[in-house]
Order: sequence, then structure tokens, then C-alpha cells
Amino acid sequence: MPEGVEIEFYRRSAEVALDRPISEIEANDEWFLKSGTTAEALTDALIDERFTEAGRIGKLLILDVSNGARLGLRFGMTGRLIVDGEASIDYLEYSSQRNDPAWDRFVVHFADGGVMRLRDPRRLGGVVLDPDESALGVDAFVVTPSQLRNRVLVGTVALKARLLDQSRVAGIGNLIADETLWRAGLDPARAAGSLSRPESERLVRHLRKVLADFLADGGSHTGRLQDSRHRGGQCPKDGVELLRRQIGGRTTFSCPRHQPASG
DNA sequence: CTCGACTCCTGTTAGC
DNA sequence: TGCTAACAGGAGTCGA
Repeated sequence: MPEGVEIEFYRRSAEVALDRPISEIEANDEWFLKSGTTAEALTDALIDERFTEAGRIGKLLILDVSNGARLGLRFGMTGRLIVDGEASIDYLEYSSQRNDPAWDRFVVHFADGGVMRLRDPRRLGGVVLDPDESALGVDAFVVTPSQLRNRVLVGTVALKARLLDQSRVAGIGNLIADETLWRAGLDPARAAGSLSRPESERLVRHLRKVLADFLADGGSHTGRLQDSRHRGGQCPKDGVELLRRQIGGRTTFSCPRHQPASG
């Protein structure tokens, strides 16, 4: 599904859409417009303007508009960005592999004939004009070890739940969290504030490596744990059956042998 | 403020 | 073969 890694791919593909006059938009799905955003407001903000910069905080793609407005795009778990017919990624875990224009929830037409589409079968994404960026924590790609210790590795909440809390650190989704904790040998259910200094440093190191690997390999579904994330799946390291639990409301796989509860 | 539970969405898939 | 129910998870809301 789209996590910070996929949104980074979307951001890069959105750079193709910069500096091109916008001639028309399609924002007919009212459900898809969030936080009071309306089709009228989007029309006012975008028509005859241009995108000037493509940014990203966590899973939020932010397109700066030439009049000072900012367009926030969210992709839920099945959203893709398609610019000029080119999808920036060719595989998306949990999404349909079909290519159905009926799933276009928001479309921007450029005067040169090009088109940018937000295609989201399950409609869990959204479009926000001038999104509240203060609600997001530091982006996972640039978070420092001390920021992670101060903002994430505190309290009694399950470690994985904290990693998924976008207001603490932004961009980590379920697959990045499971892969990182699996590589770091940390139990996802441990209290977030219970990590020793060496453990927290191990977590930071593996988070950075996982993000780099996923970027290099094409997405958050390319982890070494991925093929085993199913009922009865075995740990690729130890060969023992993985634990399957709900942590932070998400299906969580971990290895009882090298991610033991005792830490 | 914190935190778990609940809800939304719908294509896919497992199972009868 | 055909149907139904479970499943997936990002994000917002609500209540304790």
C-alpha cells in the first residue's frame, strides 16, 4: 500500500506536472474532498494557475500552486498518481492491478493536453486544499535519532503503534513498521519507551536502511518479511512460524524467536 | 493529553 | 460454479 516510500515515488512523478498551466479539474467525488475542501474552492485555486513545487511530508503529497495555495493529496491504501498516463509505480500491494478510469477520484488537466490523475479504487485517499501540515510529525526519511527518541520512543504504548502515529513521525505504514522491527529484532508490542540506548540506535539504523532499500527496490512490498506476512508464514531468518497479532489496530507479523517479548 | 475502539471505503480472496 | 463473508489499512472521530 502507499506508505512514505510510494508517496515519494508519486512526488517525483508529480515533478513532471510542474510549471504547466492548469486548464480544467474534475473533482466530482464529494467524499474524496476532505476538511471542508469543495470543488468550487479547488477550481478557484487551480484554474489558470500552475504547480510550482512538489513536496511531501510522510504520506501527504503537497503541490504548491503559483497563487500561494497548497494542494494536499492523500492516497489511502490503494491510491496511485498517474501523470500523462504514466503510473509512477507498477505494483501496489492490496490494490487492484486493473486499470479502470472509473477509479479516478480527482483529475487535473493541463493546457498542453496532459493529465494528472489520482486513481483510488477504495476511496480511502483524499484531496485537501491547504492541508494542516502541523498535524504531522517529522518525515521518516529525515527524522534524526534524537527526534525519534524524544517523540516516538516514549510512553507505554506499543512500539509499533507509535511508529504508525503520523503525528509523531510521518510516513511509516504497516509494512515499513513490520519490516523495520523484524530486521531490528524488536517486539512490536513492547512499550515504546522501554528501549535501551543500543536498541533505539538499532531501530533508527534499520529504519533508515529499510526506507533506502524500499526506495531502491520499488516499494514497501519489497521487504524480506513480505512473502511471509500471511497466516502460518515462517520467519525467513529462523524458520519458525510468525506471530500474527493486531497491534495499533493493524495486522502485525513478528518472529517469536528473534523478536522476543522480553526484549 | 493519551489511547484504544470504532468507522469509513470497496476490490479481492478464502471458504462453503 | 456461484455466492457470501472476511480481509486489507490510512485516517478521522469519539469516549474513557
